[in-house]
Order: sequence, then C-alpha cells, then structure tokens
Amino acid sequence: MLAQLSLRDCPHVESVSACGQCSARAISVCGALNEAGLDRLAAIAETLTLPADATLAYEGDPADHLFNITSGVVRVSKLLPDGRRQIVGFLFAGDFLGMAAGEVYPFSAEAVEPVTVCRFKRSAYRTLLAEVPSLEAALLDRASHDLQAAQEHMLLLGRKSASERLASFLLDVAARGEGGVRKGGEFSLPMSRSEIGDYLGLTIETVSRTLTKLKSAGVITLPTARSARVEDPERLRRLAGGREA
Amino acid sequence: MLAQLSLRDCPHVESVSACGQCSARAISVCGALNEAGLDRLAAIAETLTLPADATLAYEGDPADHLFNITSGVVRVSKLLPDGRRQIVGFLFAGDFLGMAAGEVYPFSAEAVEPVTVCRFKRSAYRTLLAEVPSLEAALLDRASHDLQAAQEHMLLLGRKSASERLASFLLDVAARGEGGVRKGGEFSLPMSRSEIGDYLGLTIETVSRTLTKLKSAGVITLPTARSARVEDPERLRRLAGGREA
DNA sequence: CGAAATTTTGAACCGTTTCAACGGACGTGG
DNA sequence: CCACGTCCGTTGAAACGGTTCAAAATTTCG
Repeated sequence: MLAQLSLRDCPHVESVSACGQCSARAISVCGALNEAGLDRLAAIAETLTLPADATLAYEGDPADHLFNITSGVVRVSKLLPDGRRQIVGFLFAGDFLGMAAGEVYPFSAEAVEPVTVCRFKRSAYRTLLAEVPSLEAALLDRASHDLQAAQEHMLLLGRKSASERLASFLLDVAARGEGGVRKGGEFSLPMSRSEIGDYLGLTIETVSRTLTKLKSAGVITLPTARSARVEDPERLRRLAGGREA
Repeated sequence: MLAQLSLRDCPHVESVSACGQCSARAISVCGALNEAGLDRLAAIAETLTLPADATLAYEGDPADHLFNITSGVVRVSKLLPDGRRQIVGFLFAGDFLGMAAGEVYPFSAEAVEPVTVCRFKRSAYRTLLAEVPSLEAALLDRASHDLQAAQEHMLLLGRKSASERLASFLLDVAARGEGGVRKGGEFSLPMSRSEIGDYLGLTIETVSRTLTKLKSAGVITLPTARSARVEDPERLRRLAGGREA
C-alpha cells in the first residue's frame, strides 16, 4: 500500500515472478529497463531471506539500501519517543521499500512474517537511475500512486470510525487476494491484531471487538484469527464509506 | 506540505520569484530545465488569480491541469459521502498541485485565501516531461519528500493527542515563516479553526480549547485569532513529541 | 502436554465530540 | 455613524466512542 512503489497493479506484473533467484528483474518496473539495464541491476542486487520480525531498515539509520519484496509481508512504521507506533503501510510481494528515503530512513521496516527480499545498494541504484531515464518515469508514477494511497489513509485515520476503519482495511486486503472482493472470498490476515491496530490508529481491543461486531452483523466471518471471509461485500463497502459509497 | 511537490526547501528558491507574470520558471525545479525547456514550459502556462474558497480542482473531475502556487494558501482535501472532510495538506507559494493525480483528481483543492496560481495543461506537461528527462529526477525527489511528509502526518493522525497535534502543527507553520521556530517568532495562521481541525482530525471546538490551553501554559500567545507567537520553542517541541524529542 | 503469546471479553474511565449558548469582528444598510 | 445580521471563535455541560485495566479463552509452539 504504500511507503513506496508497487508492482502489484502493473500491467506487466509477470515480471515479478519472471526472475527466479532474485527479483532484480522486478525493478525493471513495467518494461522501463532494457536487457542491458536489467543485467546492470542484477549485478548490484542480492537476495535475502529473513525470519519474522527481522528488521530491514531502522528509523534514523543511514539509508544505504533499497528493497524489493519478493515474498511475505513487511510493515513500515514510525515511532513516537514514548513507544507509540504508527504503521504507515504494509508491503507485499512486488512492492518497493526505501525509494522515499533521504539520507536516513524516516521509518522502520520489519518482517511481519518470514520474507524474502531483493536488496540493492543505494549508491549503485542512483547511478543506474542517472543512466536510465525511462526508469525515473516509472518510479515517478509509482511514487504518485503511493502518495494517493497515503492520502486515502489520512482520511481513514483522521475521520473514520472504528467500524469504517476495519471495513476499509478488510476491503483493501481482500482486494489484494486472488479474485478481489467477492461474496465468500477468503483471505489471510498475516498481521497481528496489534499490527492492525497500529495501522488503523486503534487499540488491539477495539480491533478485536470491532471484528467481532462485523462478524455478528453477518458482514464477514473469521475462519481463524488470522484469516477472514467476506460474506456481504456490498454492506462491507457501504460500511467503509469510501470511494463509491 | 504535501499533496505534491514543493520548491520551498529547494536550494534554488530564488527561481520562484524570478518569474514576474507567472511562475512558469518555478517548475524548472532547481535547475532541471535549461532555457529552451523553460520557454516551452512558459508557452503552456497561464496565470490565474482566484478569490478565497475558489476551487482549483474537484475530487473526481478529470485531472486536466496541474498547478504551481504563486501566492496564497491552498487546501487539499478529501470528502466522505456524508460530508466529513479530511484536509490532507496545505499548499503554499512554490508548491505544486496535481502531480499525484491519475485520470481524475483524487482530492479537491480550494483557495484558503486569495491565491495566484500558474496553471499548465496536463497533456502538454506530459510531453515536456518525456522530452526533458532531468525534470523527472527532480520531480521524483519531491514526490518522495511529500510521501515522507504524508507518513509523518499519518503518525500524527493515528497516534498523537490533541495537544501534540496542535503543537506539531504550530511548529510546522512556524518553521515555514521567516526565521523558522524561535522564541518570540510570530507567524500568521491563514486558515480557519475548521480547516485546522479538518487537517488535524479534530473538531473546531477541540482546536480552540487546545490553543487556549497552550496559551494558558505560556507556550504560545495568540495576538489575533489568525496569528500566533512562539513563546517557549523548547516546550512546544517537547509537546509535539516529534522527530528529536 | 504445558508454557507463553495472542485474542477475546468485561467494566470503568477519559479525551474528544456533540450540542448549546455567548462574544466579538466585520460588513451592509439605514 | 451606529444598528443589525452574519460569520467565526470561544466557552460550558453532557454524552459517547474508544481506551485502559483486568482477566478469561484460545492458539501456538517447544
């Protein structure tokens, strides 16, 4: 959803899986790179496999690297001095991390579940960027897309009720799964209640209670604590109060 | 602060005022355009002068134009079907509007006070972008910067108390004024309490009460309802609970 | 199977909102 | 020049949604 760039809704998505060992090819971003560029990119990339809760980037550290998520889910978060946390986005396979960083990372990024990522040296990436102008156009597009997502999330955080937040969130996650949002569509919630709460600006108790309420209302079911099923897509959309409501 | 790109903290800021009639030159963005590019840009630009509350862009309308604010303040907002509003950012002289839009504007943009803007046709802008690769690099930088600001604001909306929100907001606005944040520094608040509330995710009453509380605490004074003075920068920063606290 | 972690549920509490009224600034018109 | 109406900001009191604190239920994992 956000912090950076996403390949997810790119018409050339197959490029994500096109690369076996590492997702260097993924950063070609919808064909912005030719073969030579791709090879150069692969040369500066390395694949990492990380366990749950591993840190990819720590808020305030020098932003030396740039990541592309190959599999798993990553949380991007910011902390207040007293420990309050706001998760500004979840990253899924195909998403980029670290584009928006300056000298230091303005956020932390950690694995929600075991992940594999493709890591690039920022310095090398900059050089490549300068050499391949078409890459920038693609990245600018994605940055704009992420900014839009961020604005949508500000609307959620600033103005929506707990039920509306959960409905919006479930819709987002469901839309990501295969088949999108449809009656009976089941999808996994890889993140904990605490992570959902910190993403939606709520406490774990409110998240739990609100999910229970949605379930009681027949809008969703919760096969397990870490998965959900949409039972009434129309009502869920109306509850979310979003885009087309 | 946000929706799009800003020239404000650009090392070449003088380029903003360098252009008399219209701010076409401003979009040169820190020297990304040569003279020829500048002329091409000026050709597709027009200057508009608008009264307070005039609409620059309406959420859902085709995103035909792109703006550069020459003077005044613009609010960028999103609405929920029932009328609840979230202002996702204020734009000041030098800021860009509309970069992050796709086919349609994902937000509305209105003048907070009388403004002058420089308007570009989006189609012509796209052509220019394709022809001048260096422009994209500069715009990508700014988009990243805006994304960071958006993430900071999500932290505010999701996790900060009313006092912390107001303190953060005052610090932001004060930092924009000449001299930045310093004891005795006075600055104007061109936006209404309602606009501040919709930006901070609060009601006008809470904004008013909280400002009064900050005043009583000796942290700020309010020379008029639309201006403020920082009396205790250190305490204000601590209250904001931000970056270095 | 048992310990630890996560999720759910309950009850009291609290910060912010809501509803209501008042005060002051501004602009229009008498 | 002052009376009047409107808009905006402030203040007060009550209500409410979500938080906090506490504990039980469930799941996870060694």
